[in-house]
Amino acid sequence: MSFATDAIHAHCTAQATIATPLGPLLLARTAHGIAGAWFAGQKHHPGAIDAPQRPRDPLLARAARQLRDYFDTGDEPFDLPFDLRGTPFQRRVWQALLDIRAGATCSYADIARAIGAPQAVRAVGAAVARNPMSVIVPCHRVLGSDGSLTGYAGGVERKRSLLAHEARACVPA
Amino acid sequence: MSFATDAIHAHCTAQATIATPLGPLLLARTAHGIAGAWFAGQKHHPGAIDAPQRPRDPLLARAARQLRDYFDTGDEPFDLPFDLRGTPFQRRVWQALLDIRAGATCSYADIARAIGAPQAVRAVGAAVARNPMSVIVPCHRVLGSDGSLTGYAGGVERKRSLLAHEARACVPA
DNA sequence: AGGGGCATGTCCGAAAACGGCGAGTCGAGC
DNA sequence: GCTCGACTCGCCGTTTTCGGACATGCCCCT
Repeated sequence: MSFATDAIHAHCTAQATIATPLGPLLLARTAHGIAGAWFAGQKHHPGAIDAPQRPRDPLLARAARQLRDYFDTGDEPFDLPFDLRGTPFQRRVWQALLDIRAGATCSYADIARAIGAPQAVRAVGAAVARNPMSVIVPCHRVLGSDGSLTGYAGGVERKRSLLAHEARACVPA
Repeated sequence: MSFATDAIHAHCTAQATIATPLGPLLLARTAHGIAGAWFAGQKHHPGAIDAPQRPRDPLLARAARQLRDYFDTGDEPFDLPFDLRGTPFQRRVWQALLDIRAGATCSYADIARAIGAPQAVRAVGAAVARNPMSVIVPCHRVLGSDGSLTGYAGGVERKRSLLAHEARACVPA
């Protein structure tokens, strides 16, 4: 289990699994905000995942609602308090991911430039891979410079689905 | 900083420094019980230590009272909830230490036998050295097989003092 | 076009080093 | 003989260290 995942789990005050079109998603929160969202069976997973169930915790319920909206309409921006736990470098990367609008994509090099570490492209890849909040922190919008899907902790198939979903929703005209 | 000390500090809900005949002692507690007691300047120390002050927390105050009694009378057994954080092996060792009565001593090999790992003598030494609760968990009662003091995280001088104090108190007749 | 090298932060596994030991050996001194 | 020290070596959990491997992309060279 990774450092980040550990840190989250240690401070987690509530968690709940919800159902999505792409399979069960485990949500976790701390005292300060949403801290994690992992697909069942994805890489860097915090542990076992229960059967989907309506979250009892208010904040988790709110997140679940926004996720449902997202999977419905496709471009719903998330309005939630976050508690991103990781190294300073990782937080910079994850923060940068939040600036990619739905329907848009960018490259790992773009992110590296955005955080002022243009040479740390590869490190950015590693950090993106450890994104603790699938879907909500849109790491799926990061592609290789040549447009290839490269990878996704939840499986490339899910990445493709999310991008297709957003493309459909954001260019309806 | 060691693993155990880290784990304690992370879950610590209150702490307070008290004065003892052997110098300031930092007490720490978690939600489940007393978790640490370190002399100022000792090895494997969790961090900075404030000036002694009467503890506000009820449990810490209770511990402080029992410590005062101990330094007064010498053979006061401690009656407190503990929250010993460490590896399984370390906990076995520390638990075994609690069985040594005041005034008595034993060897590292004795402890090794007691926990059913007669060959892990040296590992026992390492575990004893990381005892998170000076005085309360009486690691000072463990000597070399030949009776030598060997070592003490708070300094051998303190070890000698504690043993002398207990010898005085327990064989008064 | 295609291949190799390099930059970069973090994690993970393996391996080595490190002790609050103790038993056994070997001489030196009495 | 016997004792006592100094030395060596095995013991084992924990900590530290180290070497790759990564969700990349650019440059340079054939």
